[in-house]
Amino acid sequence: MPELPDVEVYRRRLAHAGLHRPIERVRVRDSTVLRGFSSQRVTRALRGHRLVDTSRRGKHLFAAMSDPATLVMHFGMTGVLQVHDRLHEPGPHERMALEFRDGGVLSIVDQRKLGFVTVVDDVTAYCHDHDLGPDALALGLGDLRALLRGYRGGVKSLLMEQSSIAGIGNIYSDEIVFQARIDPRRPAASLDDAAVRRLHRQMSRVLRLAADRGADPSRFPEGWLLRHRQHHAPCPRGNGQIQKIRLGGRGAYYCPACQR
DNA sequence: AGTACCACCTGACGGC
DNA sequence: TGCCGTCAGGTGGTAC
Repeated sequence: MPELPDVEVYRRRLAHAGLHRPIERVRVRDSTVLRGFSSQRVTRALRGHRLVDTSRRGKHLFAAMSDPATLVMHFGMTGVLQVHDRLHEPGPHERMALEFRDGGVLSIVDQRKLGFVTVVDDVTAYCHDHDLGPDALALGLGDLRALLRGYRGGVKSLLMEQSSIAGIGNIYSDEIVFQARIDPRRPAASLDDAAVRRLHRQMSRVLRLAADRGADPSRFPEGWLLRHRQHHAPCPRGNGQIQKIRLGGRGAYYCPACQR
């Protein structure tokens, strides 16, 4: 699940229900999510403090603490952030949880364990060290134009390049180029100005709309590719058949009739 | 610089 | 029913 819209949904959930609640206990149920950080260090940074502010950059979620530290969360392929008002029994894939003094629980569930949690002092330095580009929703038309011009690979590949644009993954890159009617393999530098504008408009529109609908595909418009992401499915625009191809080792879906 | 492949993990699915 | 290969919305390292 977790591309930009999903992580934005988690951020809003955290901002709405997880702030200013004193943390009484930290449950680390699978320390591999800490990627080498010790449970002691993370527990020390969190216990007795509160989360006071949220932010997001691409697929990374940050929660500033009431001391100088910041909690960093990444959700990999299957991570989910849940906030419960009352004590909640951990499910089988819960990796870590914060128990609030008021009895509520913030729980991180991640079946495949490709996500991680860490604590940092300096978010800006963290983003720099991890080569994280600007958030996709903060990218202006001129920024996107410059990135496209300077990139020698395909459009979809650039959209997924986290060091250039943070937040877009396999699913939403397919959706964005579908809505912009651009072939995913088309060389980025070959887009004319009209195509660059379509791509920029659809990038913002798709990501914002998806987040506003809770990143729940069943609530997405019928005309979205997301709802027809199957080899040989009819194109929701009625022009052709969806094709599945292999791009960078991953499945990419597109409509050869609409996307050029 | 861009791409291809592997690794990290778990689970679901189709074919035999 | 069981076994096997493949695939799944992420990222990092390596080797062209």
